[in-house]
This record gives sequence, C-alpha cells and structure tokens, in this order.
Amino acid sequence: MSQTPTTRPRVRATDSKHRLFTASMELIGTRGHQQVSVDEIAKAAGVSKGTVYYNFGSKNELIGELLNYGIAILFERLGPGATHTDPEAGLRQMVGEALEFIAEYPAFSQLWISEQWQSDSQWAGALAQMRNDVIGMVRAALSRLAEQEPAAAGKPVPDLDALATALFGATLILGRDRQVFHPERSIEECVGAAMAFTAPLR
Amino acid sequence: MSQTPTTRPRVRATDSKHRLFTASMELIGTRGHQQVSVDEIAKAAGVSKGTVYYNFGSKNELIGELLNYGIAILFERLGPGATHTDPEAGLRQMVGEALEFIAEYPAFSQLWISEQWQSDSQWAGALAQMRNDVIGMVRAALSRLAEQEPAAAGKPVPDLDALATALFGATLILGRDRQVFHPERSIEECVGAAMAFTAPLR
Amino acid sequence: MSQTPTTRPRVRATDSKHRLFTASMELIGTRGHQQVSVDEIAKAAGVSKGTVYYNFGSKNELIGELLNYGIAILFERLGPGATHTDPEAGLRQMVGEALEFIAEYPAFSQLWISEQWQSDSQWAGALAQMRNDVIGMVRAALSRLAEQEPAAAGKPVPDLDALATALFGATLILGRDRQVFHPERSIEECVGAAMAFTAPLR
Amino acid sequence: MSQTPTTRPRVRATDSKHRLFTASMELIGTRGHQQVSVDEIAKAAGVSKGTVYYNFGSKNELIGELLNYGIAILFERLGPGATHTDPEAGLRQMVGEALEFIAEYPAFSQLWISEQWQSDSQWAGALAQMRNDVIGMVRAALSRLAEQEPAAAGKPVPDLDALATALFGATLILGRDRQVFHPERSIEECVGAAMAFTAPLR
DNA sequence: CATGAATGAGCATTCATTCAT
DNA sequence: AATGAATGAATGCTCATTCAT
Repeated sequence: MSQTPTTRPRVRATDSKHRLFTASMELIGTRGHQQVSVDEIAKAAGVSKGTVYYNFGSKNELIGELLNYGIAILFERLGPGATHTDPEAGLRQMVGEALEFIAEYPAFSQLWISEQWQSDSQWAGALAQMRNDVIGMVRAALSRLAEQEPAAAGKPVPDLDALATALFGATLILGRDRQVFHPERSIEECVGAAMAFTAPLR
Repeated sequence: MSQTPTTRPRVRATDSKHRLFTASMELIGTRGHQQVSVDEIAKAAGVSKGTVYYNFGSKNELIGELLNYGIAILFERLGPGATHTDPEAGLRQMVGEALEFIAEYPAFSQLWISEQWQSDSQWAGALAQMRNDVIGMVRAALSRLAEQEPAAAGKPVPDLDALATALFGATLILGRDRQVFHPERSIEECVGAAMAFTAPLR
Repeated sequence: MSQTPTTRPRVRATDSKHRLFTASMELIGTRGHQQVSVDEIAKAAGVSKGTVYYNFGSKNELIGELLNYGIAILFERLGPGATHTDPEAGLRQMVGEALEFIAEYPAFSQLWISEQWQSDSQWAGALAQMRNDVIGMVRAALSRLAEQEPAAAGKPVPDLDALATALFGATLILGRDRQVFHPERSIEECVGAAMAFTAPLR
Repeated sequence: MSQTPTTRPRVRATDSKHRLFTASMELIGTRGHQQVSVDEIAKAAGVSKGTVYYNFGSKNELIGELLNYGIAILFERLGPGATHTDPEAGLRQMVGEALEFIAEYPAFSQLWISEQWQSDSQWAGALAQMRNDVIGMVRAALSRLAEQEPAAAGKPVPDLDALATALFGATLILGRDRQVFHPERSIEECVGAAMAFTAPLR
C-alpha cells in the first residue's frame, strides 16, 4: 500500500498531529499559551489553520492533549525510581528524572506551573488529576523512606502529604529556575537541594 | 464620605486608584490576568474605562503596580524574621509570614507563580528583581543558620543558593496548594514541611 | 424509469443520493439551509463528506436538486385538480393538495418561502420558474372559474394575476403557519379560508 | 454643551446607531441577513466594526432591534385603519398601509417572511409576538366586519383565525411579489385582490 | 464509487487603547 | 479628574471545497 516508488508523505495520518505537537510545545514554552495564536502554531508546524481544527477541535483541546502527552512521559520516567528497592536512592532518582524531564520539556513544565493553581483553568480537571497522581507517587516514596528508619527519637516528623507537596513544589521550581536563571547549575546540585527535604526522615 | 466641613473635598484623588487596585486583585486572582479585561476591572471598581487609563496608562502598568504593591508588603512582613536573633526561629517566622501573605494575597501570589519563570513575561525585569531579593533574603537566613552550627562531620551541605531556591519554591507552592486543594491544612503544618529543608543544616 | 427486465445489482448507485436527499430535507426543514453544514448532512446520511461532492458537486446544487425534486412532486399532485371538470371543486382540490404537500415537505416549503422573494437568491432562476408555473396554474383555474359564472353585475372582478398571487401566498402561509403555530387546525379549515378568495368570482 | 462655535458631530450619541440601522436595512433587504457580514454593515454605515459591537452587542441583536423598529412603524401605520368606523373601509385601509409599508421597508418585510416560520429562528420569540399581534389585529377587523353583516343564509363563514392568517399571508406575499416580480402592479390592484378574501363576510 | 485529511478564505467577536468633552 | 463612544488589529473558529488514495 505504500511501496509505490514515486509515492509521497504516506505517514500523513499522524504526521500533522505530531508536527503540531512539536510546534506547540516550542511556542507555548517560551511565550505562554495565551500569547500564542493558532495561526502561529499552524505556520510553525507547516500546516494550515484548518488542520489544527481538523485534528484537535479547538486550541484548548490541543493544549489539553499536550498536557496528557507530557504527563504520560513524566510518569514513564518516574516509574523506575518509584519501585527502587532502596527508598532513598529511589527518591533521589525520581527527583533527578523529574529535573531532567523539566529541562527537556520546558513548555510542558511552565504550562503546568502557570495553570496548576489557577482556580478556573480550562484544564482544571486534568491538572488536578496530574497533581494528585504525582504527589501521591512522591508521598508513597516518602512513606517507604519513613518506614525504613526507626522514627528518630525527638524529631517531629512532618505530615507526609505536606512534605510531598513541598518536595514536589521545590523540584518543579528548582527545575524551571535552573533553566531560566541558572543554566550553569547542575542537576546534581538541584537534586541535593531537593533531597534536603527528606532529612528529617532519615 | 465628606463629613468634614472645611477640609479636602478630595481624598478622592487616589480613591479611583485604590478601587481599581482592589478590583484588579480580586479578579486577577481567580481568573488570571489574561482572562480579565479592562472593561471588567473598570466595572468592578465602579469607574469608567477611561479612568483606568487616566490612572495607570495601560493594563500592563496596572498589573506592574500590583506586583510592586504586593512585593512591598511581602518584604515588610519578612523583615522581622530576617533580623531575628535566633536564625532558625527567624526562618520559621519568615516562612510563616510568607504563607500568611499568600493566603491574604492569592492574586498576587498566583500572578507571581504564573509569570516568574515565563521567559518573555511583560514584567520580566521586575520579576527577576523580586526573585533575587527574596531568594537573597532566604539565602542570608540559611547562611546564618549554617554558620551557627558547626558543619556536621560527614553530611554534605548542599549549595546555599539552590537550597534557598528550593525553600522559596516549596513555600510558594505549599501556600497556593493549600488554598486551592487543601484549605483544611494549617499554616503550621506547611511551615513544618517547609522547614524540613533546613534539617541538613542543623 | 428503469424497465430493464434483467436485474439491477445496483439500486446502489443512487442509494447515497437518496440518503442525502432525505437527510438534507430533514435538517434543512428545521434549521434553514444556511445553518446546516455539509458535514452534518453527510453524517446524518451516514456517508462521507466527499460523497456529497461526488454526487452533487456542491452544496448549492444539492439544494437546487432538492427544489426540483419538490416542485416535481407538487406539480404531480396539483395535476388532477387542475383538470377537474368543475372549476370550483378543482381549485378546492388543488388547495387541499397543496396544504397536504406543505405538511409532508416542510423543508421544501420553508426553503421556498424563505428564498422565493430574496432578490439575489442562489436559485433565483429556478425559483422564478417555479413561481411562474404555479401562479400560472392557479390563474388558469381562476380563469375557468370566472368564465363559468356570468360576471356578477356590480361586483368588480379583481385582476386575475394578482388574485392568483394572493391565493398562492395565502395557501403557502396558511400551510406553514398551521405546522408551526396551529398544528390543531385542520386542512379543511385552511382550505375554507383560502377559498374565501374566490368568493367574488362566484 | 454644544454651542461652541467650532464644534463637530455633536449628534454623536445615536448617530452611529442610526447609520447602522439604515445600512443594515439596505444590505439585509437585498441579500439576506446570513449573507451580509458585520464588516460590510460597518463599512456601509461609515463606522468601524467595533462600533457595531459597542452599540448592539452582536449581529443578532442588531437584527433583533431592526425587527422591533420595523414592527413599531408597521403598527403605527395600521392603527388608523383598525379604528375606522366603517369595518370594510378600515380593513381596506389597513391592507393598503401594509402594502405601502412593505414597499418602503423591503428589508424588514423579506426578513420577516424568511424567518417567521423557520422553527428555530434566532428571533423566534419576537417573531411569534409580532405574528400574534398582527394576526390579532386583522382578526379583530374581520370580526367587526362579520358582525355588521347578518351572516348570509347558506354561506358557511370560515374560521376567523384562519381567515386572518390567510389575509395576512396574502398581503405579505402580494407586497413582496409586487416588488420583486411585478413592480408595475399598483397597490390598488393588490388591495383589490387581498380584499377578495372578505367577500364571504359581506 | 467513496473516503477523509487538508485547505484557506471568511466571519463574528474581543479588547486594549485613544480622544474629544 | 473622569468619561464613554469609537476604533481596528488580532483571534478562535467554521465550512464549502479539493484531491490523493
């Protein structure tokens, strides 16, 4: 069905969709989704405006799929660390993967930061889900870490949920801040700073 | 509104400005600055659209002043903690004040989170300044805390700049997350989680 | 229309066309041709959008054929009454048939009413032809009716062309109005009202 | 406030609105409301597109106000005939006024015809109201006419509601048809044809 | 015969900004 | 100091139509 010598694009089907994904990520990452028009996205992807609507239905849906796409990748990367036998090493690995992910997908990360706590975001539902999943995963890792160590004598262990949120927030901000204000700062340094949070548990 | 017989018929002057400030904070807090029109702000403030431009010159300047206004209040509140004699108590106080501030000025906080790491924000300059000042202040506090304790033998102390950024990020996210997803979580709990960061220094 | 004795494995050929006809009639009847998209028609007919263009060339041609189809049926139904031996009974029969037709083909009727006097309609030519044919037929019936009766002494007989137009208009509007605003009104009642027009001729 | 010698446009206020009314009537009359863009209307009125929205809120509201405007004028004109002492002369006068109105406001009339029986028109409510008011007025006139004459012996008097609808429809169509297809036909001729309807009542 | 991905001109609407009063 | 009518560029979206398969 596609060996005809003189043929072309046969990849057609998902081709446009992928081009749009890539172009959107690029543009939205630097300027914010509100500042990027569908026209620009289409032009950057090398397709017509109508193709955006044919493939995604609306600008919001396009961004929604961008979010789904990003979170899927993030989860894939966090998986290994989450099941590591050594809780601390596992957590350290997760934070490192997260920081690398943020470096690789700045558009997704920035979009997430900007929209996650905007009470009336267009993607409130999906975002709340994302937040719960990630914080839950972090909390589980912290829980295993805490169980391992016999609770130190006098040290008051903070609430695990709040601690997971703090670690999540610190990692997110460390990742973005590194890219925007401190490109010279290594991921290891950031991991070190983020892991400081776990000190009371060790 | 004008009881004093012989005095200023205008306190009026800045009246419109204040009304606009209040209205903007309210609206932008829930919906994001891009989703709020000058028309809405004017209507909510009970003034005409022209008045917005008379007082602020442009929508961006209005928001810029909102940022200045917020950051000034935040600094005022962080001051006492920053000069506390006990470094740890001082830091704890600062985090607490920050969380209370976030609760009191959600619009400002959300705006800050959304724009701070958006590479081409309209207020990039002011935001970078804000970020430097706050992180610097946190770093100074961490520095005093570290100096006080004789560096524990084997524990590697993380980079203070990264640690300050982590603490800043964690506090910001904890504050917003509390408002949006966990209104029942107390400020003390959040302070506890944020302060976990400082464990390696103690 | 297709007496060929030995089989047709395809009635198939016109299958899509018929489905599209039916679907168009249904949709256009309630919403107006401008409010119905080719996508909707295709979906309702259970065929692809390309099939619409394969069969009709354009949306306007589809509607044009809808008009031709409708007018052909209408004429077929008006025939018997037009050749009735008793002019009055014939006219009464024609009006009755017309009202029944309007009830059966509301889409066609509404389209006709909406477009007939729109000066720059897409189907101006076909519509003018339709109008002439129908009004001519009505006029002929009125003429036979008038000839039969010896012009009443003092009664001024109105211009037959104008009278035919009035009867045409009254019937069209009575038919649509019945469907939209007075479903309980019988066709007989409407015929009675429309025939009132012929009183001066009797 | 406006005597300043060198002033200009002072009429400003309703000026734009009137210009838009006039331009809309003109354009919509010949091409139909769906075929006329807001751009065209604005250009024809000599104002910017934004002004249309400033004054009317939306294209649909503009057309809605056009309908209100037209119906108000029509009612004003029908008033005298409706209260005429001689029922027949009054009715004749009403029909004449209606035909003149149709000639003067073709856009309104065509819009009315096109939308009145479109089941899902944007202005369904207003149109139903218009229809009820006008048919009610006609019905009242027919009623007075019927009461005056002792019901002729054998003649079955048709339902007054249906008769009013028929007269309404006939007049509307006669008026439009005259403009589009028979400009040479006089209003008197049309009145004669429309009044033929009342014969059974006399 | 039929499909459906792709197109791009066209459209209604929004909104920050200006300016005469 | 304040107003609000007017502006026009920008934007998200629709839809009839084309065409390679």
